[in-house]
Amino acid sequence: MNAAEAVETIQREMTIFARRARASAGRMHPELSLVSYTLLGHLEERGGCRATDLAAHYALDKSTVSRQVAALERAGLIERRVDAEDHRVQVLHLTEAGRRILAQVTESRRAAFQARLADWPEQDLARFADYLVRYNAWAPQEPDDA
Amino acid sequence: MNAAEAVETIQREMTIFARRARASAGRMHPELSLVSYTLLGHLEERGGCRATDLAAHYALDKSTVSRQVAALERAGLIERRVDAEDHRVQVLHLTEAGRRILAQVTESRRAAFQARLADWPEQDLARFADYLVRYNAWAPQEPDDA
DNA sequence: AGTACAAGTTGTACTATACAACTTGAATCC
DNA sequence: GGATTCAAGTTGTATAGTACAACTTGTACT
Repeated sequence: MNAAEAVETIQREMTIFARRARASAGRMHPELSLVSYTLLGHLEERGGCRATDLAAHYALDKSTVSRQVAALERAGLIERRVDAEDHRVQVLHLTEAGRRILAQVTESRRAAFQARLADWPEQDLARFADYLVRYNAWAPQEPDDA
Repeated sequence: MNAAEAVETIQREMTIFARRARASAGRMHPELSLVSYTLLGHLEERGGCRATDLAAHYALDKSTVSRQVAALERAGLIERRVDAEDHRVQVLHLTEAGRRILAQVTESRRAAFQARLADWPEQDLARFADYLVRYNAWAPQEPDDA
């Protein structure tokens, strides 16, 4: 396989994956869409942040985030605390339920990936992980995947 | 990096990619969504096929395919020919315009991937391509990406 | 002929998304 | 210190992609 062929294969396979991923994620975890999952995960990592930060970080419109956040709050997975310094700002925090659901979906996703990759040699796993990191790290200023 | 860490990294990076891909594809190629592109590509490869085949192959509902096909026909990119043998069946074919647009988007996508992977050593490209194929080939009967 | 199945279409609904207009609060600038 | 400008969020509106269910039409099998 020469370089041009490899690039073509990467392109094709990434496209296949991209096309499938969201729908599949929804089917696997009806309780938490891929977006919600990502946002919750971010909140967990950071221990709370603003809606605007989420929008910026994930290249989403603030209205989109606003609605996602509203849904997550309605579901009782996060709560908003108005910032004492700046009353425009709402700092978002996971609730206990949010933390629980997040952990549960994380675990179920982990298990699915684990199963899928179970019989890969460790060296291949390490290389694949490394390639993906390198691939995604490209040009963060202009995301143009797929 | 041990196996568990590698699996976790793969999971995280695939998720990031999945979340970004569609929107980015849309922004890059407003004239052809990722789905349309995929369907057109399939038609090109096979030299025409039925809507049902597309649905089965891409795990889409037949109604979804029906509307996609309708849109592509409206845009003049494909045409339907009722099968002489079985009048229920419509065999879909690319039109000249469809072939042109497809080639154009393919080229622009190819260039984007090319640029992104330009400074990867050939061996890494080959391995990455191989890993992706292996990853996507898993359990075609139950797609559960991301 | 009659029943069962297959291909496609259409009605309906939902999710994710963006853009634009708006509200509310903070900060800056004469 | 009031007026202007900017930032955070919300809401209205629109679009794409998707699924499921109900339906139509055509084929095949008994």
